[in-house]
Amino acid sequence: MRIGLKSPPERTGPGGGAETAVRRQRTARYDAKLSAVLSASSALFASKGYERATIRDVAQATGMSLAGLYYYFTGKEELLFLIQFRVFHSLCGNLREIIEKEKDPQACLHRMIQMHFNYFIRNMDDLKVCSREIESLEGASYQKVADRRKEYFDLTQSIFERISKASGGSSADSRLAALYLFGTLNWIYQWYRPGRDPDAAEMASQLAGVYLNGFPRMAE
Amino acid sequence: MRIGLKSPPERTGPGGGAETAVRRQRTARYDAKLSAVLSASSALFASKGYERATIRDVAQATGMSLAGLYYYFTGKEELLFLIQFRVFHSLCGNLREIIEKEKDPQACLHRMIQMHFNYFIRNMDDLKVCSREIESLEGASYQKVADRRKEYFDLTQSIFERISKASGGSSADSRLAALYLFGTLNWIYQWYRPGRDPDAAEMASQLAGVYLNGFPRMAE
DNA sequence: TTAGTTCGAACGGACGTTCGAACGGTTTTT
DNA sequence: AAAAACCGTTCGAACGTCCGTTCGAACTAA
Repeated sequence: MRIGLKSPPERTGPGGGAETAVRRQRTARYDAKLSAVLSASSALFASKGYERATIRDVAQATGMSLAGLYYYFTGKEELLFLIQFRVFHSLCGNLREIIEKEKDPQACLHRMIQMHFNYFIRNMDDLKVCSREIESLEGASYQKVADRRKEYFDLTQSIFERISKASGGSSADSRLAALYLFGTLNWIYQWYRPGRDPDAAEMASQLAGVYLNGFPRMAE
Repeated sequence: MRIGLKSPPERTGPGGGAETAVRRQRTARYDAKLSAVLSASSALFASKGYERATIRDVAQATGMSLAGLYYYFTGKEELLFLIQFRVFHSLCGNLREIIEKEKDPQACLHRMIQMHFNYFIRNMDDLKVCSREIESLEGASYQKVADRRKEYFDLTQSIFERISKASGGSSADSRLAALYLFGTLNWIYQWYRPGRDPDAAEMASQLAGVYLNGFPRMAE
């Protein structure tokens, strides 16, 4: 929305480090309230989009006053940054652990997909905000999230590379395959409805089936 | 952005029919200028997002005045509607023709994917706006686009159903497969860069390879 | 003249953010 | 024990800016 600063503040931005690190005390009270604010923001960004959702909406959703909110963050953009960064931080951690433990390449891909679906189902709002609002951040905060996203992507691509080597080193392009897979994963929020659609395990099996055997043998 | 109407207009909305149909004269001059406005809008929506892009941006890009623009559309939302509707109208037409002519199910999927990639490469801004701004329309205009989108989806799903039957009626879920494929197709705008990445034919072959044979045999 | 087209200027409202004051609990001083 | 000082927290009210849209007048080509 890019509007109205009473006087242009000389912030480094939400991802700039300094003021995000030096933040307020790490009391349990403070952390809990910030967490509640982020949770409400995530739900609002998911349902209305980042630009349409207003800080006034967040105030109403949390029961706090407009001005009172600013005690917990430096600006709207930081809310988006904190939501996105936390998601990719978790996803990278989970995926590293899977890659470390699962040595069979094909099973590894299956577990990666299943982990992602599980995380998605438990944090639908967060993942929707991560997929849909990729380009809503700018500058340093954008870069910090982009770096995490790249790490998640590289880890996934490495799985495809291992599959490729294990099955005789075909000419399959692991980068393209990973990009195709990410498209599918980042689009789920558009159509998935809990209850109507299969659960995480079933969805993961079907998708892994496509990538390992193709659609006609998807269910094998 | 949902703000500031001098006096709440009682429009039916961009997709409401009446005033979109009864529009101005169909002179070549008028059509050409509206087309130029839509083209500029599409580029702006693609690069800044629908909410962040302003009518003032469109005025600057087209060299027209702010007020002068409103001779060609009834409101910002109509710009988005016209862009999206036109895309899905074309895609549906193309896909119907392919399904009619190509009787081999697997080749049909390949041709569908190739058609989509070709259209994407020739209209990258439009397709980005269609993927990213799905939820930016409301009411009747949203519904009209959603109907077209559903038609495109149903046509695609029917291809998977034919593949499923042809290969012995496996238990593969054609709806899920189509949803997974759409995710990939709708995500390309996030990473595809002409010049760096393979051309449409190559991308289509690889993706069809995955869906027909799985990643390890992707390049066959 | 006439009808299609363009525009400068303004309206009314919504937005992100800030400011100074006040609150409430704890600690320090008297 | 009472008072004062302190500090993390909250808030009402406002600021300045930007937005989508409109109005009436002016232009232009036939």
